[in-house]
Amino acid sequence: MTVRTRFAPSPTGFLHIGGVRTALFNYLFAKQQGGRYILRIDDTDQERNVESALAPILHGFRWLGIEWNEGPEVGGPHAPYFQSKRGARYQEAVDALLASGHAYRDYARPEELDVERKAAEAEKRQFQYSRRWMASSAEDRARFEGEGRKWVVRLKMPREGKLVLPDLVRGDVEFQWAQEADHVIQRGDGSFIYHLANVVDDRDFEISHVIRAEEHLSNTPRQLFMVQALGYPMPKYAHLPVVAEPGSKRKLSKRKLEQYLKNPDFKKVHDHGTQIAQAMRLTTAAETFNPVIVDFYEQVGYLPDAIVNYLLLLGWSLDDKTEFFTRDEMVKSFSLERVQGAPASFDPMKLQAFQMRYMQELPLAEKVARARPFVDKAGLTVDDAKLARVVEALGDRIKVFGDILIQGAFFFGEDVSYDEKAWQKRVMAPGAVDKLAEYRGWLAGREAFDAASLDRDTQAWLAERGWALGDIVHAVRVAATGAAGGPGLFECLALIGKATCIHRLDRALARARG
RNA sequence: GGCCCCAUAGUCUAGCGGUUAGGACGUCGGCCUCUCACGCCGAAAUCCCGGGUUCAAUUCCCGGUGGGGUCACCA
Repeated sequence: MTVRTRFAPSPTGFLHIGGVRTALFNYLFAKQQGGRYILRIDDTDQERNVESALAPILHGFRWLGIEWNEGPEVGGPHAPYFQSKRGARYQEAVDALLASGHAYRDYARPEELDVERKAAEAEKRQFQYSRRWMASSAEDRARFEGEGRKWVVRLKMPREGKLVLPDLVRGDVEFQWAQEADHVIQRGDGSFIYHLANVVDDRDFEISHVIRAEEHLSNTPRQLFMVQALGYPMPKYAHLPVVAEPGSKRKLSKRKLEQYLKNPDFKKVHDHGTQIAQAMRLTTAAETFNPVIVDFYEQVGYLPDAIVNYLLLLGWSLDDKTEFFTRDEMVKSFSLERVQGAPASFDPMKLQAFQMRYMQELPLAEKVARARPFVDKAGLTVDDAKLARVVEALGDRIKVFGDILIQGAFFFGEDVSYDEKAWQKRVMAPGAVDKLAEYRGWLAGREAFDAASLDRDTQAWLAERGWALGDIVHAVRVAATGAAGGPGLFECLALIGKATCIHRLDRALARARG
């Protein structure tokens, strides 16, 4: 049997980080088994804009390197891969279910159902539809329609016995059929409900393994009921733990940014990204710019490999020590048996740690190339040679590519903005301004402005006066870069260049002296 | 609330009857250093509770408690 897995996003316009984890597991499992991974679009409920709402999702997956073998844009033997275009197949299934008595036309009005539901609630018993408006014959239909009623199609669920669902992650899970409601599968307007579409598609696409998040576990009985009623082969199921909020076990949602920002780690990552976005004058609407959405990481300059590696470890592990995996290693070592059952909290700091590690392994030339777009988007004009030197000087300070604009801000442009705390501590320190002025004078008088000679000659100059490097270095740094930290001072001065250095020192002196 | 799932430090996890309970992120302390970052060294911190089973339970069973998912003419 060929393994075929699928991920089925709804075109919402955003690629959710939890969705990526689920997609990744599907992708890895299929690849490992020599199978195929399919992307199917669950757009039964979308009227329009599917194209534009889908584009960011496809883009996100491509950016992450999670490519699908069949689906939108790549096609495949079972096209179309859009639920909205498969209505005829769903209708056939509904007709079959109706014909075999596994489904019925129901003419109940919503209010009437509500009355039953409330009554059950009042009596503290489980609601079970009376099937009072179930049409069992042509006569029933005529009568109900005569009353001006409209129908929906409901599943006629068993009301006794149990279902044992063999789950690859959780083992056998038992459900009582009587607990299951007569779910609607076709709406009054003729459109189809997801569960029906899902079952038909999984069969049509020959899906062998349904790997999805736990939130779908309780949907499985009604889906299996349809699978059996329609005589479809039963796929294997694996219900993954949900990806949870930072510091909690609740399902991660993209609608709760405000709340997540109360988490210090999440806020840190978000604010850092915002700073970068602002340097590029990007809009940072919560809808699109949010660490729960993959697009955030692309815009800020994370590495896809770091994100994928991090996500791999959300709910899965190989052993007690291996944390870093190449794509090939992931494919080779992934297994559903080692998937965790409990929710896994999304930890943005750990993601960042992976990011840093992957960044460290990147050759300089590639770092430079990938930092380029950020510099351009910020509207800075920097030639390749200087950019390369800046990236090299910044070293590990560039944790995400966008950091070139934060950590390296003072390498570009004429003026800098001062870190007020550092300014007070370093420039306004007693005696610092006079020494700064003297050093400025000496600096202005020299020709050579490379880091090595600046370093050597400054030491000599200091020695003449009986000063130590510590007497001037901090004030000079703040005056020339505006920042409290950064690469070696002489490296900074050399990169900034003599003219700009002098200009900045003059400006700082003027500011310090009021 | 019903049904279902789950339970090792703040977080991700290893463990599958006997371990000083291992690793990673984070935290704290130190070293390196012109600063910051990196790096290095070290430290604190975990088996939800109660019953069984067993010579022996973090590990197996049951119960409780806690957390989560789900209960739509959303997907």
